[in-house]
Amino acid sequence: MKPKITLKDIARELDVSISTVSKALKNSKEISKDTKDRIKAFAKFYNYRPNNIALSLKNRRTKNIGVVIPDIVHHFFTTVFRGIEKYANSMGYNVIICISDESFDKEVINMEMLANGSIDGFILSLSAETQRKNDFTHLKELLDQGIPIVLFDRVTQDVACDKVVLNDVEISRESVEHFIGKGSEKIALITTDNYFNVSESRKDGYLEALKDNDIPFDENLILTLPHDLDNTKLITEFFEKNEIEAVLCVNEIFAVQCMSVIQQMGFRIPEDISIIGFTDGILSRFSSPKLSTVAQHGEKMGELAAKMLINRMESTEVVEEPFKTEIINATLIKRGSTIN
Amino acid sequence: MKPKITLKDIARELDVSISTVSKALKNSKEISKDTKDRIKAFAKFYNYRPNNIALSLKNRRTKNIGVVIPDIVHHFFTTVFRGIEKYANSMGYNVIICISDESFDKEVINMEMLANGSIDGFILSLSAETQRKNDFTHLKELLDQGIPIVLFDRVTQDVACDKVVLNDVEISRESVEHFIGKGSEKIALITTDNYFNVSESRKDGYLEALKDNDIPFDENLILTLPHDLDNTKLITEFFEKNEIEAVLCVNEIFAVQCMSVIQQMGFRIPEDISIIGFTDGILSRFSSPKLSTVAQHGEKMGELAAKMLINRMESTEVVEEPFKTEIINATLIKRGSTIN
DNA sequence: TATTAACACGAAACCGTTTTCGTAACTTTT
DNA sequence: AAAAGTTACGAAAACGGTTTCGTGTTAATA
Repeated sequence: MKPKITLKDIARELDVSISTVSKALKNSKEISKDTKDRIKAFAKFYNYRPNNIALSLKNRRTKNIGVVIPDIVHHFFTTVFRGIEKYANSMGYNVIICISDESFDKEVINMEMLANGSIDGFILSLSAETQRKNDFTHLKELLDQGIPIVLFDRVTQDVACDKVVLNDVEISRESVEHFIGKGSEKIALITTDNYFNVSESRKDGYLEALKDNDIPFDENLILTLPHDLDNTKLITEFFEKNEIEAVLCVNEIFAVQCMSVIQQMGFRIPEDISIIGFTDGILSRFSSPKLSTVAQHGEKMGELAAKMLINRMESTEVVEEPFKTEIINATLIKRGSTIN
Repeated sequence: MKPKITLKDIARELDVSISTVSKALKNSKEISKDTKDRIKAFAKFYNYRPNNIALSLKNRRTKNIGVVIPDIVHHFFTTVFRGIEKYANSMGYNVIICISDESFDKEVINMEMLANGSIDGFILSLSAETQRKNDFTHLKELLDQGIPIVLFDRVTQDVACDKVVLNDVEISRESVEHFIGKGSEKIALITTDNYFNVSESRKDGYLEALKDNDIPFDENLILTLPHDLDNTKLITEFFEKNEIEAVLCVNEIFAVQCMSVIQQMGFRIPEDISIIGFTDGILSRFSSPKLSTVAQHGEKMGELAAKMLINRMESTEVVEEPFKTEIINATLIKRGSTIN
């Protein structure tokens, strides 16, 4: 057991002052070569490393960034997080992660805990409950205290900060138009009411595409599902009641559930019904047929979010740069569940 | 913009000493009720919160724990992490996460970065490369410095510390015996050489089951696949060459790939071939038929790991408790891919 | 009334760094 | 030989807290 060694320890052992040790280790030219060599050798031998906490206190920056996401067992968030971690790490930052679990209170508590010095900035995606309540005072207060925040994916207009979002409207439109281009007119949308803004945008894109192509909108072709339950029954009913040629699902779980149901009902994919999902996760890649899907490029998104945050944190400009909203372009990956 | 307020600020404004403020806020009875009230009111008004970094420095504990895992986009690790986060948070700890990306160097560098004061203890699962190299000096050094470590899932005998593992051997045996109980004798194992100890254990269980039931071991019935590629060709060949009644796969990706291939070849699941996978993830739940699988109870594992770590960190015993290895009992979830 | 106890607070040390500034001891210049 | 300039180092403050100990004032006791 050899406990951590401090500057003070070195100073005592070598009979010099703490400042001398500090300077020597930073190669200051105030210190003679002899003394420097002695100190460096000693430090190396005892594997001296400066204490991060002391440095944080002194420098008033922790080199930690806080990431708050609604859920970790979720492909999209997971990939975003990986992007954040990679970039942050490459810039010498550590990442403290908190899961809000879609709960407003947890989001608030976690952020307040971290905000008292533990981190220099936040990257977050709003919890479902926060979006429902439309209460962003916790974010505003942190921004007020000078703590930078970058919002991604589930964002809000109500807080002024940097953001990274997906072009949800456009990619939905593009997806629906892909269906239309292949001759489909009865196009369904399977969505959720869980995280509002992104599903809303996706619906908007769906509607736009219909409108632009003079296809009348049929309310019955929209199915709203609760999240993460077994929706077999609802989906079956939906397809029994309606004659459908193509389906856009706002996530990959709905998409594979849907595929499985309609295959069970005797339809062929994509000959009878085409499907496109969101999130190019493991489900999409290993379903049969393979699911055509909207790749959200989560890793890129995370990387960009981290880059924006670190830029702002390290910026020395006197006048702060205006807040930016960056848009990540999703891409439609055409696989076996659509006619291509 | 209202910047964070410190004890010093309060002291100055209220014309008392810093120590008085500190004591007042901690409700010390050294301070008169009057003064306490004044100080508390002021502190509340300005939303005073003690600075975590300063506390960490003073108390020489950060209330942060470091989690190092090989991969985050992986259902099992993700659930373990969720368990860690939940328990840690409930105990007032934050979690700093580092992804080793299966690389030895990253594992070492990340841990050293964190070890200089940023965290009080580690929870980690060894990277593939670390296991391959069999080099654990970084862990031993940290333990030497008095930093507690809890290893989970991918562990090693070579370091003396707390561990949490799955009963891989037993659950594999149980799975294979389930096949045998349903009349299968030609039982295949699809495995990986990527993370040694767990796949080795799973193979051991497989072998034990065969032996106990007097089924001769046929080397050809073991297929070793590289990770995460499209293994369709290898799997197809494997099933063409061998007559197989049941397959145990060491992860769910292999299992669904396998299912898809053999369905393509015209076999019925589970009538012709039964399948069991490892990891009760999203793939298993949404495949058709639904995959019978070994649930690893990752969340429980994470929670237990966190509990062991925090226990040790907070223990005030003079003589340290001996290291423990806890075993999580996996359970076989029987779904549509097996005859039940 | 003198002594002691209780009360209410402040000074200072400490956690581990960095950094500014001061200075003793030489060396160089005039 | 006196003045000025270097060199090589140490003291101390600062980051933001906690905590021990000392002390002046008032209240209780002898």
